[in-house]
Amino acid sequence: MRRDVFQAIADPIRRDIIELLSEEALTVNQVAEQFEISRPAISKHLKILNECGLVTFQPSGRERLCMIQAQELIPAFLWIKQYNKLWEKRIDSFENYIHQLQTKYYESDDRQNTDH
Amino acid sequence: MRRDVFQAIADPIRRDIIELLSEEALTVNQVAEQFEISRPAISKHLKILNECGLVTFQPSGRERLCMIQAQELIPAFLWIKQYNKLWEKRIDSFENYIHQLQTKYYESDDRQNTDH
DNA sequence: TATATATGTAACATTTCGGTTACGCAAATT
DNA sequence: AATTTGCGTAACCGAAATGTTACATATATA
Repeated sequence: MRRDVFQAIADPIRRDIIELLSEEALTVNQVAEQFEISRPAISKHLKILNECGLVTFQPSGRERLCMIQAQELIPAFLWIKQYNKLWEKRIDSFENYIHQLQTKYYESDDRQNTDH
Repeated sequence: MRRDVFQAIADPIRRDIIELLSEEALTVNQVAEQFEISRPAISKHLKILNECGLVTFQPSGRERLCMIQAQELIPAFLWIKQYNKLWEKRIDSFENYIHQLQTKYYESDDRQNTDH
């Protein structure tokens, strides 16, 4: 099955794994320790991350060191980046908006914009 | 249900819808015409995009004009962007790599890096 | 007013996802 | 040699995703 980076980063646990591994390479168990779900579940997430190239493994004895391959994020980065022209149009100050995000980001709101 | 932008853009059809709407606002039917799947399926995709704020609707008579809200991509953009330090470390020429991507991007390869 | 059109949604089927437990096996340790 | 450890995977499960068809409804048109 051909995995896709967009699908890989859609899962919040996989994003957390990426964040962890961006700090340092870790063995599978070291990754699993950071989460509440079972080790096999983490193994599956790592497999998915590996299938789209975002994580590679360096076997060392019975352990496997998991390493992030951040360059695999570039296609997703570029896809999103092409829309910055659009969002910059509507936001007077981009820097200011980012600052707002950092504080208001997770508030709930009603996005629905229609009448019925 | 609280939708999340990462999950919204995980689906290739929804990414295509975003690309379409980034060119111009379209009615629901005009969007649906561009795809092989049924109109109700497109309606659902639009609903998901609306739930995370990426698309809003402007009703006009019995039609609804779908409009992209590109600024909702910013959180995803920033999340990915934080890893550019990592990927720039390993790529001598970033510009050159992008150029390679444009030609070699979709080739299949074997990502598996282990022995067993 | 009767009909056509644009659209949402319910009901349903199928597939995929994300988790679990149980187990197997190779490598390390005792 | 026996045991422990690290890890993959199979079998299974429930929930979520993604599509379909059928139908409801409001608006536009003849």
